[in-house]
Amino acid sequence: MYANIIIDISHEKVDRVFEYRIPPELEGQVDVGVQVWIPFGVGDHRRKGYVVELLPRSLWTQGQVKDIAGIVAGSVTAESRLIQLAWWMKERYGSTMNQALKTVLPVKQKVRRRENRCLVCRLSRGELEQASAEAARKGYRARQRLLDAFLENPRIPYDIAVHQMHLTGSTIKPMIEKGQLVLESETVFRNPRMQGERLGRLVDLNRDQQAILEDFCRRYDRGDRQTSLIYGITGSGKTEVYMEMIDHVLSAGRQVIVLIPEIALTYQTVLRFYRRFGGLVSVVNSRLSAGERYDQFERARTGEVQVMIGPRSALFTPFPDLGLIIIDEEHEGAYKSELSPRYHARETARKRADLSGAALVLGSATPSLEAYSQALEGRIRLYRLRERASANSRMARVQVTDLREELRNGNKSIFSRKLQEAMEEELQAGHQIMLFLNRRGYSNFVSCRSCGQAVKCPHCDVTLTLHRNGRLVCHYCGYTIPSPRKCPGCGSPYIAGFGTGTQKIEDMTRQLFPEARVLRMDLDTTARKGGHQEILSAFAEGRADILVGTQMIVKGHDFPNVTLVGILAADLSLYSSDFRCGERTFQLLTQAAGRAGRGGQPGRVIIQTYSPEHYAVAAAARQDYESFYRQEMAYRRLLRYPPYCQLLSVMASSGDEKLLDEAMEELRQQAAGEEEIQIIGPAEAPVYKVNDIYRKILYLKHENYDILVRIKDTLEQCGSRARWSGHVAVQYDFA
DNA sequence: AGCACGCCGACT
DNA sequence: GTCGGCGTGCTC
Repeated sequence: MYANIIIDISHEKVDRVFEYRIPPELEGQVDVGVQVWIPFGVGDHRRKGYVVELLPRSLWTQGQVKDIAGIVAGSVTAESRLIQLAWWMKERYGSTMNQALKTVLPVKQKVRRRENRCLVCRLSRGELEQASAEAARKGYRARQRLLDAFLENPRIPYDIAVHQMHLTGSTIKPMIEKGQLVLESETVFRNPRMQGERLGRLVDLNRDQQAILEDFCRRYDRGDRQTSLIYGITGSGKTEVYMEMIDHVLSAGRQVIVLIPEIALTYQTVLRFYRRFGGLVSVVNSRLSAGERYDQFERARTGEVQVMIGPRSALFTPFPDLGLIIIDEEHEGAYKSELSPRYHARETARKRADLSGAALVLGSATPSLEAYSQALEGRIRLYRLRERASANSRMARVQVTDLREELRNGNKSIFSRKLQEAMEEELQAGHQIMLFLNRRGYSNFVSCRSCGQAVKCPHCDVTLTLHRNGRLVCHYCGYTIPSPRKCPGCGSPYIAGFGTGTQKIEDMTRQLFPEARVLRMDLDTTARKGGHQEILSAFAEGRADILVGTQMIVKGHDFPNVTLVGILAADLSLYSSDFRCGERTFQLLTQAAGRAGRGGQPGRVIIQTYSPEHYAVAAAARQDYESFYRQEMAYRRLLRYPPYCQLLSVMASSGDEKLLDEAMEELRQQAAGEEEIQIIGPAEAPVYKVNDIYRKILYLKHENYDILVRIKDTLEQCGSRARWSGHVAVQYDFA
């Protein structure tokens, strides 16, 4: 037997594995994740390494491969478990081991940043000048560079010396030996940790919350590690339950990971955790640099931090004794990675929990069909929270208005009569309003009234969106031009914007209610760092009456003074080509509706739609998850979609349409050879051309996940041998 | 990271 | 010719 091993050196070379032979006396003891001693490099230096993969035969010619020297005693570290997890991800999602390792151990790449190493000059000014002159005379250019730099500043960070001044160890080391300089190093953490006292329980739990907590703790102490799902309506106080669960696990001496969708990771939420657990809590987000994130993970490894909160990548926090993983808003699409390995945090968390003997808790007001169906089957323990936690807050009243009828009655505005009236009333009463539209920009597209052509992006298969600054923007590739005055097709001057985006809503609102203070929140207004927080706190502090925005305004924010939520076009997400569009629409509408009436006053929600009869819209209006669940499951069963069937999407992309067609046909035929497989396509991707690259999709369905994985391997092999290999990129994604 | 190798200018 | 600094590439 042989093994692929990564070297545990503090350098960015983890992306390479080295093959070693497993000597007979170690056979059976070596497995993925085990830490071993290996001879490395010319001097056969003894180093620690992690076994990453077992191989039945050597991929190298005999004589090149060395033997593993031994097993590191007591070596079940956080890393070993993460490497085992990477192995599982590679198998489950079909990525390379390298990609999986980089996802799971991203920190290793920047390890050298851990130490702040500094070169300190030991020579006086006179000696320096003398040495520099001598180096110049002898033509020691590298040495001279360094000496001259010392004239300016006696301390030079090692990083700068190596990367900007292009010096290497072979210049620096002899100078240290001669006593001309010393290398100082100190370990520094970049962002100081939040200091704070850990407080006790902040609020008392109600009876339902208490019951869930007690059952969870009892099961936890028994060693029962079945997944739990907390299905609690918006505002029912799931977070309080999480905190007590965390407290229970912490007192058992184990650590906790809390996953939150990035968009919902607001200052409010984080502050609540800080108040409860003080400095034991750390937060990661995608804005942190790789080095900063490494620092956070290092604190977790040493036990300084015991609760990690963050988006899906926080799942790989190297806690030594992980006891609990919580996934809040479990249904969120953001838990699925878009990069290879295209893992789902829910499934990967279950595996990570299994490897560490930890519990997994999911929470949602609108559980994913995957989670809820498992709960009904009894494979997941189901907990319900049916009431809002604070006594004076009730669920909002939801009304649906039919935009087709409005049109028939001669109302061409974006606001239905009912919504307008409601807005007037609430503004009079001094309450706040949220208006939600899932499309940014001003107008959806600009088209010509003479020839009917819409202005399209020259690189992508989409129409350009008109923004208020008078420019047309492609939301796929960022291409932008000034809005033309004449139709590019026929030259007619009669061109105008159609459709509505958040910018236009903002303008229309201002026109209709000139005295109201309006704020807008979407990708364009929050691009700046901190823009997000600025807008939210302005609205929270009552410095605006109306907040207009895309879906980022509906996630997890608590504005007690909001009594009216207007959903301007519920249909926007309803008719996309994704089989989950019904589920997404229902979730979005429910979340948005949950924003109203969180304080004392009763809230109301007005949903505007062209399809009031659609079951996702109707169920959301009734706030009836169960009914939505039944109808959506029936639809999934009928069309053989997950969770009834497993789905593999194969997307090929190329700048050359002919080669793309050829590749797709070959892949389809290859897949068709398998028994009982259902193939859909090939069809053009929803947006066929992006950035001048054409994209086509093939869907493969099978009840058995393992068979799909096998087919994926076959297709991959077929792809690497094909004529179009290298010209057509193929991506595999398990839905 | 740490080491060897090969290139190139300086000095005997 | 030889010596030694310096940059590059490799480590199973």
